[in-house]
Amino acid sequence: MNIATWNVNSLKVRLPHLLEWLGQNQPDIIALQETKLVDAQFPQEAIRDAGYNVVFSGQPTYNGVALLAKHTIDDAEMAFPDWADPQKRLIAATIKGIRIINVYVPNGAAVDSDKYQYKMAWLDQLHRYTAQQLKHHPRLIMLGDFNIAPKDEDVHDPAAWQGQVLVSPDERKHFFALLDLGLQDTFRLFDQPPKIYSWWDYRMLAFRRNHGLRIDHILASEAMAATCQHCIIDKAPRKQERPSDHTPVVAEFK
DNA sequence: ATGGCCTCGGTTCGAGGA
Repeated sequence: MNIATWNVNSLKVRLPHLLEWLGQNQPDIIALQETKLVDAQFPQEAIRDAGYNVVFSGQPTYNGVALLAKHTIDDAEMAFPDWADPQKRLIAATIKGIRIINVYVPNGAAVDSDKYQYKMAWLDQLHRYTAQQLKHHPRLIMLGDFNIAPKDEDVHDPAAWQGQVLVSPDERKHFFALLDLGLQDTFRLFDQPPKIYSWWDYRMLAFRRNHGLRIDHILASEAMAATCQHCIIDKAPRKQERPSDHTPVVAEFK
């Protein structure tokens, strides 16, 4: 079973890219972030025609998440159950007995900003929610755009980025607190080449120079990690015309 | 990384992303 995540940075613009990638890769499940569509404009038919069931939670202009699966999607939750968040950044559902939690963690703007405080509060809620979900769902996958590069090896130039948003110690503490609940970073379960990233700035020829960060992740509970066969980051879509600035991450499970 | 782009909404510029 292949499970993928991709921040598409506007599903309206990237629908052709998505359909092409689904056709070529046929993941069983894919989590999307930054759909940037209100629900009335979500391209349900095109996705169903591609062979996927879908649930989504969108808003005007910003954010928006969706879960696509070849199998039935049950017990969908469109937000944290007990914390009112005006931004659509979380969608969870059960697919083939696996609890799938798709997250679009806030960017945080800059470490001294209100948006950073919101990111910290959001990560607190995510920790709480994850602890509760793990009690009921030993088979659990949490994936998406975490907007956190966990370690310096996930950053093209750690010295230049030191202390900045996406790599700051407090953000990393939140990331490892999720792992401490019993989740594993599937990408790091395996030997990987150095300098593998999932996002590159549109500016400064960052992709060509491989000036990237690894901020999109697939985390697996112990029971799921034990069946994980590999985890790869697929750079191919980033080379296309009009690409998303993120690229898909895929993990295979037995 | 001095900055450099892309998307959206709504009118050709500001907000937000990362």
